[in-house]
Amino acid sequence: MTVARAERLLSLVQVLRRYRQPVSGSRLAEETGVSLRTLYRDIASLQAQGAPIEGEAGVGYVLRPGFLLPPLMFSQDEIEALVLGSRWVAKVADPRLAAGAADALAKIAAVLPQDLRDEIDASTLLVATQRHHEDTADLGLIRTAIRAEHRLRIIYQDGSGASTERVIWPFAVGFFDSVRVVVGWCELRRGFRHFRTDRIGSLHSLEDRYPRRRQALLKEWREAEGIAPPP
Amino acid sequence: MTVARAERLLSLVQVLRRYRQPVSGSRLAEETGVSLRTLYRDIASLQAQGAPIEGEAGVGYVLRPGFLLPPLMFSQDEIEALVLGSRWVAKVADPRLAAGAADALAKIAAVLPQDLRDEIDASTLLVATQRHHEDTADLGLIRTAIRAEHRLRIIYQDGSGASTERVIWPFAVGFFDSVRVVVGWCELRRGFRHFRTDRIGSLHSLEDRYPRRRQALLKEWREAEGIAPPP
DNA sequence: ACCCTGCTGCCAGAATCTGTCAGTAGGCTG
DNA sequence: CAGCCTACTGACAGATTCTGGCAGCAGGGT
Repeated sequence: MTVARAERLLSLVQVLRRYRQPVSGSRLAEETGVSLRTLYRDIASLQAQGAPIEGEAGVGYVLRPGFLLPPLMFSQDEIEALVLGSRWVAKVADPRLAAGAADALAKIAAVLPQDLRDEIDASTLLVATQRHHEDTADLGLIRTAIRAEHRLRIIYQDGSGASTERVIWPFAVGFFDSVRVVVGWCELRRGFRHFRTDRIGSLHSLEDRYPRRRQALLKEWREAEGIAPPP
Repeated sequence: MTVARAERLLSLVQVLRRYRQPVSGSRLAEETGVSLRTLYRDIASLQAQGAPIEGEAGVGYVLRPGFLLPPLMFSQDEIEALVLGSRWVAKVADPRLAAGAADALAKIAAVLPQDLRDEIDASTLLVATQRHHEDTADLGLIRTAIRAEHRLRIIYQDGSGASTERVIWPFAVGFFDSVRVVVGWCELRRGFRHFRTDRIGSLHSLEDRYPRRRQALLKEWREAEGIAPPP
C-alpha cells in the first residue's frame, strides 16, 4: 500500500517552505525524486488544493505564507538538530539568549508526542566547544540595539591596547569559536568596523534610531567583505 | 487532475481532529465518501506515515495529538536563539542533521504569526566558526546507530597513524570547534574511547543492539571523565 | 449469546499516475 | 538582439495504484 503521491506532495510543501527564495522546478523535481513533468503536475495539484504557490518563468517557485495546512510533526533528525542548536546557543550566547534557547526548547517539548519528548532528554549530542573569552559588554543590550536599530556609544580597546570612544550603528553579531564580534558602521571612522565583545569597555544606547536599515547595511557589508549570505 | 486520495487523507485527518471521541470506521467512511474497506486502507496509510491513530474494536478511532504541528508562540529572544542554533547546526553537522535544522526552522516559521515569522529572516546573528575537518565517516549513520544502540565495526587511524579495526558501542558525539568525536565503548580495548570522525576510515553497522543502554554508558563515562552534564 | 467494531486477504475492473517527447511563452543576461 | 533558463501544456502508452465487494477472524460491550 503506497501513499507515494500524498507523501510526496507534503514533502514538496516542506521543501518549498525550507527554501524561502524561488526554487526552480527541476530542482524541486530532483529533491522529490520525480520527473519535471510530474513535478509540474504536483504543483498544479497543490495549487488546486489551495496552496499559494507562485511560479514565474525564468525564476522558479515560491510558497507564499498562508497555506492552511500546518506542517507535520518534527522528525527525529529535526528534534536532534533543535536540541543540539539549543545547547550550543545556551553555551556560547549571552544569558538572555541562552535562556531563550532553553525556553524555546521547552515550548517545543510541550507540543511533542511522548516518544519525541523523550528524544529531547535522551539526545547524546554534546557541545564541547572551547571556552570563549568573557564578554566585557552585555551582548543582550547589543542585540536589543540591533533589533531596534539604535545607535550605541562604546569605549573600545583595539588590539594594540589603545582606547577610543565611538558611536556605532550595530547591525550584526558574528559568533566565532572563541570570540563574538559586533559588526557596525563606525561614525568615527566612517566605515564598517568589527568590535570584539571582550574588548568593549563601556556601552550605552543612545536610544535613537540610526538612519539606515540594518538589512541594507548587512547587504552592503557583505558585498564589501565578500561574505556570502547563509543558505 | 485530481488528487483524490491525497485530499481524502488530509480530510480524514481533519475529521478525526474534529471529533475528539472515538469515531467508528463506517462513519468516517461515510464522511470521506468511500467504502468501509477503503477507509481501513486510508487509516493504514496515515498510520504508515506516522499518524498516531488508535483503533479499538467495538469502539472506533481516535487521533492522538502529535501528528500536525500546532501554532506556536515565541518571544523575540527565543526566535533569535532558534535561528542562531539552527544556523550553527546547518554549518557544522552532517548533511542530514543540517537539513533537519533547516526543516525544523521552516516548520516553526510556518506556524508563527506574521510578525514573528519576519523576525526569522531579519535575524543578523551570524555563525562564523572555523571550518572543521572533513568527516571521512558518515556522521548520519553514526547518529542512527547511537539512537538504535547498535554496534559499529570501524577502522580507525589513531594519532600516530596506526590503523586498527574495532567494534564499538557508540553512545555520544562531541562537537568541538574543528572536530567531531564519537564516544563509545571499545570492545577491543575494553574501555571508553574517543574517535575523531575525520579519522574513521570505514564504518559498518552490525545491526545488532549492544547490551547496555546508552544513557547508562553516558553516565558512567561522565563519571569516569569528570564531565558535568548539560544544564 | 449477540451485535458492533476493527482488521485482513483476495480479486478484477476502473482509475490514476508517470515518464517521454514535442512545443509555446516569458524573463534574465550579455 | 540572441541565447539560456524557466514555467507551462498536450498527447500517449505502459505501469501502477486504487477501489469496492465479499468472506472471514477477533476483540469489546451489552
